[in-house]
Amino acid sequence: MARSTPLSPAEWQFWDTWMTAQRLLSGEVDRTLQRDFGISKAEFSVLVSVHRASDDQLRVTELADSLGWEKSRVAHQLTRMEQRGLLARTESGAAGRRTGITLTQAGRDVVQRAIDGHSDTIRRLGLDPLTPDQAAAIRAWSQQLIDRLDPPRRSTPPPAEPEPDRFRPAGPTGAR
Amino acid sequence: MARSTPLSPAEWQFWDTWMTAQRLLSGEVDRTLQRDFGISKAEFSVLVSVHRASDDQLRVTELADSLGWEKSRVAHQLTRMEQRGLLARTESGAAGRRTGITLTQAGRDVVQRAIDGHSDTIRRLGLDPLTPDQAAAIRAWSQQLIDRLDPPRRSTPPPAEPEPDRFRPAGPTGAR
DNA sequence: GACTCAAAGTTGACGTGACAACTCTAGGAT
DNA sequence: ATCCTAGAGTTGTCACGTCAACTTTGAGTC
Repeated sequence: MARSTPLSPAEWQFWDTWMTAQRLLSGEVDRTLQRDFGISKAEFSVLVSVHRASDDQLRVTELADSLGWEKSRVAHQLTRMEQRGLLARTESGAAGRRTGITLTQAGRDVVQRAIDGHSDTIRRLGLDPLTPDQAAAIRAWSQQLIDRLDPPRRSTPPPAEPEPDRFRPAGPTGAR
Repeated sequence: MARSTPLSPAEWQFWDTWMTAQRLLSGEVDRTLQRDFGISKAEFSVLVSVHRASDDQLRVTELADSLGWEKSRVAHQLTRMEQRGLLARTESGAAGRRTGITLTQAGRDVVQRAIDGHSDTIRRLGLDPLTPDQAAAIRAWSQQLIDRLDPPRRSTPPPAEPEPDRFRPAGPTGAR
């Protein structure tokens, strides 16, 4: 906390370009999701997580862990989504707690459609313009950041499939 | 809007890793700024922009443009920062409008200290672990995203200097 | 059985961000 | 001079996210 060397123009340029790109990409993805399916990215994330755990018994803490969110954030989000009719909290434990989370029919409908649309958006905006080399470099760096900033957590959570093969964009990559 | 091919595990893996890394890095940068200097990233951005335009006559629209924010977001932010004593809105036009923005002494103090600390944080967390290849990949991708998503705007806004040289990530790091 | 305690979940307060509606002013056009 | 329109700035409303305080439940422990 005492080095105090301001960023060089090249460094600043890099940081600013990257942050701007992030902001634009994230905003565009959000806007597309909202326009096409009427849901926010946060709502989409919750819907997908609950949709995957299809035994209708997802607990708040599990949801929070899988999303990397805090409990309270999940609780607030669930309250809003319950009011919007996308999901319901179902009592399941003996005496009342341990509230399970279930999608309503509306929630199921929208998540089904949104998964495909969102995939297209991600590919179109984020993935298509990448060369394999660029993808490999970015993936390596991302993994480094995750390892450094969040060592306890999972390194690479499988999406939906049982992880049939290691991703293979360019050359062998080290396992976790 | 009708291709509907869900992301392959490899694609999803890439996207999720990238987004998680972004989230963790952004959160860590925010937290450091808050802990060390008591300001949010949004407040820091505003302070830096006003600090740079040191002729004390920055207008809201100029600020919004340079930050890539909406007018209303700037207005809300200025209101909060004014209440916190970081800056003041000074009437400058003839009849009352055209409110200029000036840093208070407190604002000047904090931004001076925060710029150095924030630079160190960015370098430590984001820049240091980058290899030249990774930096090149990210820069290229970011630039492509900006060109695609926001063609009208500036491609590479100069930070403060009159752009002494083109940035040069691989090889010797230029500049002072 | 009564006490204690930690985990699960909720709630409230507050800062943040997006969007739309509003006011005020300046500059024309007639 | 009057209208009218575009731009600047503000405000309200709502969704989002964090922090801290709170309640309830399920186990231990004596």
